[in-house]
Parts: sequence; structure tokens; C-alpha cells
Amino acid sequence: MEKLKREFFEGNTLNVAKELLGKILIHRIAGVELAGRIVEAEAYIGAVDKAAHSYNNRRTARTEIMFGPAGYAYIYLIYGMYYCMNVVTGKAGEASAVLIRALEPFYGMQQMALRRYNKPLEELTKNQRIHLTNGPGKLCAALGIDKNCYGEDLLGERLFICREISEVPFEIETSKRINIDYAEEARDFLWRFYIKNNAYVSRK
DNA sequence: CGTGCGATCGTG
DNA sequence: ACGATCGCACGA
Repeated sequence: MEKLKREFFEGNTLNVAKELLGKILIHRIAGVELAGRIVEAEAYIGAVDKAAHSYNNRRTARTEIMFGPAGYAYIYLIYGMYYCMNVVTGKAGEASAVLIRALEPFYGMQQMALRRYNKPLEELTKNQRIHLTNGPGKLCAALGIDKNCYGEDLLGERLFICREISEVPFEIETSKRINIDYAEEARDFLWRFYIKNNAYVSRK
């Protein structure tokens, strides 16, 4: 496996969102590695996107990391309970990012089961196994990603993304983004990308 | 300082 | 369909 370089994240945000599909997200925590294959992602482009936290160049302590260079983690708390992870993309000053919305467990599934359900993997139902990582809040809980990861350099050793040597081919589906009905015209942008027929995609 | 709400999830 | 739960953005 080969760690993605800075240039990967500096590209066009929509392309980065698509190209992240099939890549392996890895978090090193508590002496272990937890890893999942990215199967769903959404683009957020502050300059033109009313759904983005950085819309209209809204620059606050929370969105600050999005205004910097690409390849850093933007983590935020949603509904007071769940963390979501984004990858900062584009050039410095652009305030764009890609939300990681779903993973297929790659390794460390035992620890994911403990983190999500406080139960060993063998005791999970088939449905619970799917629900380990099939949403943005769930995958962060499964991999132990929280506010401590805010601003983490994805070229570092704690939280990073790799390309498999032999990537299994897949088809990409495109749709509107999830739960942004407040975003007026941006709600219809086809900025959600996911791997066709993958069981871990959050919604059809 | 007070207030309203959200890029979600689990249960019913 | 609905409630949980709290940091954040914004207005006073």
C-alpha cells in the first residue's frame, strides 16, 4: 500500500471525491491500526455551496482548517453526539473539502465492533456488522476518529489514506447529497459519489 | 450572554 | 416519524 501524497488532495474537489472511492483510510490509535475502504464521499466547495460550513468564506475557529492547504483532516461534531471526517482539498484559500460518508471495514474489525457496540465481533448480527461503518458518524466512532483528529496532517503517521497495489475495479454512482435540504439550489448538486452495489453505502 | 439548530443515528 | 444532546454561529 502506498500513502496518498499532497498533490492527490490538491486537485479539483469533485475529482478528489470520486478518486477517494476505493482508497483505504487508516487510523493508528491505542497501538493498533483501524482501516476501512472508502465507498461513499461528498464534495463541499465553500465558494459556491450553501451546504458547506465554509460557504461565503465563513471563516471561524471551526472552519479554519479548510482555508489552509489540502491534505488535512476537518473533523466536526454534529447533533452534539457524532463526529464526521472530511479531507481538505484544493488550493489554500479555497475552503473546500470531501466528507467521508461510508467505509467497508478493511482490517481492525474486531476493535471496530468493540468501539461501536462494546461487544466482540462474533456476537454482532449480520445487520450490526453492516452498521459498523455505513454512515459518517458511525465510521468515525468505529475508527476512533474525534476532535483530537481535527487538523491532523493526512501525510503524517496517525491518520492517512492509502492506495492499494491492486485495486479491485468498481463502478461509481452519482447522486444528490444527503440531509442538506436547507441549502437551496445547492441541494440539487450531484456531488455525492459511491461505489455501485456496495453493501456499506449509507443509502440507495 | 442567550438562543436556535445541525453534512446523524437508533429506536419505534 | 421523532428525540437525543451540545458546540457553534450569530445577534443583542
